[in-house]
Amino acid sequence: MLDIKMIRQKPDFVKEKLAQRNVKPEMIDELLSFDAKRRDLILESETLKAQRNEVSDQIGQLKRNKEDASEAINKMKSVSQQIKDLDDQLREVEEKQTSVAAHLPNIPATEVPVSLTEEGSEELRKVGTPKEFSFQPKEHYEIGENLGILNFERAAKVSGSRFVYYVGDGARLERAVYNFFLDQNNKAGFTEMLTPYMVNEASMYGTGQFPKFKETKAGYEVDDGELSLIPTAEVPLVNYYRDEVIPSEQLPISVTALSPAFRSEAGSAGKDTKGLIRLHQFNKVEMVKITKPEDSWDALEALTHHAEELLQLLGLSYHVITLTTSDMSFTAARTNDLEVWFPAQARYREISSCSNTTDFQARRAHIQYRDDDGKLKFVHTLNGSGLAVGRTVAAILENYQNEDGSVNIPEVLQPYMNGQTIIK
RNA sequence: GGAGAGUUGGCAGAGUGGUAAUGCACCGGACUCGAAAUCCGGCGAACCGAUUAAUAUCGGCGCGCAGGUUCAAAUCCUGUACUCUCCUCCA
Repeated sequence: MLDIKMIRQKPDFVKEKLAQRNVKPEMIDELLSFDAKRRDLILESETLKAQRNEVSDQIGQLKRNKEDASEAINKMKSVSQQIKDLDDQLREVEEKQTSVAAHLPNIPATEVPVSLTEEGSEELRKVGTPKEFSFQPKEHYEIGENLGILNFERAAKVSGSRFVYYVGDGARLERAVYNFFLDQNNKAGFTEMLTPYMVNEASMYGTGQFPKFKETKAGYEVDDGELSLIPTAEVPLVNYYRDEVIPSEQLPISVTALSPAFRSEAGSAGKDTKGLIRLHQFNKVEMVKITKPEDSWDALEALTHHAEELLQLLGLSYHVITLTTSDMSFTAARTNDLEVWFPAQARYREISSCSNTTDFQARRAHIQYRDDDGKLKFVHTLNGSGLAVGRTVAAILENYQNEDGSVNIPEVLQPYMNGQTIIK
């Protein structure tokens, strides 16, 4: 949520910045006109309320003295009716204003590449060199199916498309990967959590999924819409602190959690229909940081570098890009994506997304801290995958495949596989 | 799923229709070389609005949340969330 006072003060700035994210400037004008109307109504209503409070006090006095108060009471009847009418109007305007405001994305940070499409992202660095093969490398799902460690057909029978069974060494490899990630995150100072996988509407709103997520049916709802399956552990991790004032000495907070992520993938029909890349349910180790405003940009750097380290330890080559203004998620002010090399497709694919949402989520979720002057301020929240587990498994299968169809296990994962060095 | 009880300020805790007691904590002052204790005074989150360069002042709101009744609601009515206890069920 953007600060309405800031929008009021700098409407042109907001229009310009949000235009970079495909938001029509008329939306800001509309918002401001609701805001002006709302404040007019508040002023009118509150003037009458002050009057009512005063007269009610007098009525109380008269009643206590056993005197007649019917004149004042009658007068107040019409005033109360006016207040009720004004408050009805006010509620209506407020709803409209909130509805517009809830659809405005975060203001992109200044150094974010401006583009109305995903084209134009900036490559920050390239690490490692794409692996050369002396044979034609296979796609990860082909390797997995051949080895009998991934089964998409059975998953389609049991659930539908975009689901998978990991079998035997496949399941063990997945488990090795996320245990490795969690251990590394612990080492880096993240507190491990296990969270609810179903969350209420307020939580989905707090982290900025709702209302858009609901409107585009991007997720899954259960219990008649009371609860949503989490699309990422970012939701329960950030909302853990919702409606709270965090003691400033506890900042920065770093938490991490493994969870399944549930996504309907509405609108991505035909994309990545095979394999582990795009599923309705996948495992992800998520990292969340909560910082004071002045620390969040350094924290984004650190978060990105930590995610990179995971790939480096796994011996996977990747590059880091900064997403364009319109390619970022709704809540982000800046997003660094890590894309890992997939040899069969000979291209980089997203495996982690690290974002600074500044105070955007904190405003929605009311997460504050008290600064040195004792004033309440909104924290900054950051999130990053560390990492997407399924895609990591896919990357390992492709990058560590041998010509005979077997797959070497990356050295750092071998301890997690009882010393096993190869899947064949 | 069923029955009951509860939810008031940072904490404890009164308040059954007249506009949130009191205590602790906190802030300021007095006393003191200083502190503690004591005394005096203040302070009730957050939020919203008006005036303001700002500090600030005034007003609204505010008793889990949302509605309703009333001139007036912490108090009455309806719905709902959460916590606790019991029953049922379950891992």
